[in-house]
Amino acid sequence: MNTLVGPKKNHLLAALPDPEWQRWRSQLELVDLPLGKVLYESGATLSHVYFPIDAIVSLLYVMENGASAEIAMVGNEGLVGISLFMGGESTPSRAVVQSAGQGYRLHAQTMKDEFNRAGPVLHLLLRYTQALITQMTQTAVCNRHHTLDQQLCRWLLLSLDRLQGEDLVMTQELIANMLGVRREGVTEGALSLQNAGLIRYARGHITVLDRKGLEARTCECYGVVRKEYDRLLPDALAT
Amino acid sequence: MNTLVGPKKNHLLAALPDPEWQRWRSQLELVDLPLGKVLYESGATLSHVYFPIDAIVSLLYVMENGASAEIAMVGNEGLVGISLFMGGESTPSRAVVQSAGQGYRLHAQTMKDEFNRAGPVLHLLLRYTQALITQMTQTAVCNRHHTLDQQLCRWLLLSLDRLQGEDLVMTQELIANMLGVRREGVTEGALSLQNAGLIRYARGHITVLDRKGLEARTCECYGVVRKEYDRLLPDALAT
DNA sequence: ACATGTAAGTGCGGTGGCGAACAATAGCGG
DNA sequence: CCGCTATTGTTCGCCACCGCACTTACATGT
Repeated sequence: MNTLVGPKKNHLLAALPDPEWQRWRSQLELVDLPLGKVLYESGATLSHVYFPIDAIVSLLYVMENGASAEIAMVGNEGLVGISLFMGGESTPSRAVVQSAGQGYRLHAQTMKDEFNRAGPVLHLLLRYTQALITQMTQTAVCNRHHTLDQQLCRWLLLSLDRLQGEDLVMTQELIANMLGVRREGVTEGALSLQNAGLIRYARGHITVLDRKGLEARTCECYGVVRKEYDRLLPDALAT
Repeated sequence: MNTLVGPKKNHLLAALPDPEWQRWRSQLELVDLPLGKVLYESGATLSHVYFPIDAIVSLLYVMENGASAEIAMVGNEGLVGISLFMGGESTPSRAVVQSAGQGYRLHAQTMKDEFNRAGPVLHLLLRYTQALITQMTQTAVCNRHHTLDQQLCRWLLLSLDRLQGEDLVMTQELIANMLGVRREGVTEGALSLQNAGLIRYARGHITVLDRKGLEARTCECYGVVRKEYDRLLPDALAT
């Protein structure tokens, strides 16, 4: 039984002081997070918070006409459901599994109780929240000023940081939904990255060949986000 | 001496329970917030948090090449400097006074101490932070999907909500910097709004003639943000 | 009254991304 | 092995917005 070892792969859980960890371990529930699963819906009250292990969850806003835009992504560096302890209980956005995997979850009330102890858990979660805010703001900036190509690089790098290895299971259609652009635009961008030898891809499977190359092609937004995560949550991101 | 009456014009201060209010009142310092004043700089440690009374402060990200984009705006419904209690001490963005006025400020350490009492202040500030997050995410969405005209309406409405009256002191150049677009684009948009009889403007002075008309022209983003503020902070916005 | 600076209006070529329609290819289930 | 569906590739016209250059108009101080 690895309820003992698994959770530590989530960096927030790993950062818990021992007393908290002892309290939490029996409450954490390992769940599958299949591609496309909706962890919470816009406006809905949350029943759990999720700590991804090897999955990536996208926070995305779906417009009235059905178009969407990713606000931020969460992997094993964070948790899904901050509105629970922020006090709002819900948000206007939706949380969808963007890369399948597993995660641990905690009941809403348990999470709130732990948060309200106002100890190290509170400060850890708030620091994480600030990092998440930075990701959201850079998304706004990037949407305003940068080209699709740059955003694609940023997105691939952010995803890569949240997974082990250099492989992503991702169709271009899905990426387009996340970036809020046309699928054709992603095809073009991906083609040029492949022609430049930075990635290789085929039918929903992308391999990053030259990470440095992607970093050189992307905009400053990626670096800003990355630095904030490193600053606020030391050792949170693997690579 | 109206240290007694003034602060209540900021809705967060007004929402303080009496015990907190009694502690704070002697610590609050009334300060002028002239147009263009920088309350904090990207990456800098905050010395105070600010509670605007009749000023509007923009949180904006300035890119390496000097271009900028507004992330969110703060008026008398909120406070400037959330990273102080979120634990990061700084953010990659800058806070600039976008509409002159006054505000109260509190020393950083005082703010942190009050927050760490983990009582109603903490929950109030976190609910406000969640509302602010919503504004940021809608900014991202709006930047992605909506036209300059729609964004201009949204921006005017958000500003209007944070001021008393229907007059804004605002050059088109300034608005362009906030929206992260060309000044000419704002000129065009403002012209069409004026021709439609929704606003009147001249040399840095804008009067809104038909608020409903603006609401009809803007995108869903304004409504989403407005609803979240109302939900999370009842009675926070005047109009 | 005049000079100076700030604010706003206009025109023009360039381009990134949109919308729509369609083709080609590869994997999968039967 | 066959047919279906998912995935990716390609094209074409279009439009919003950009970058740049320039003009017009107003406002203020001396």
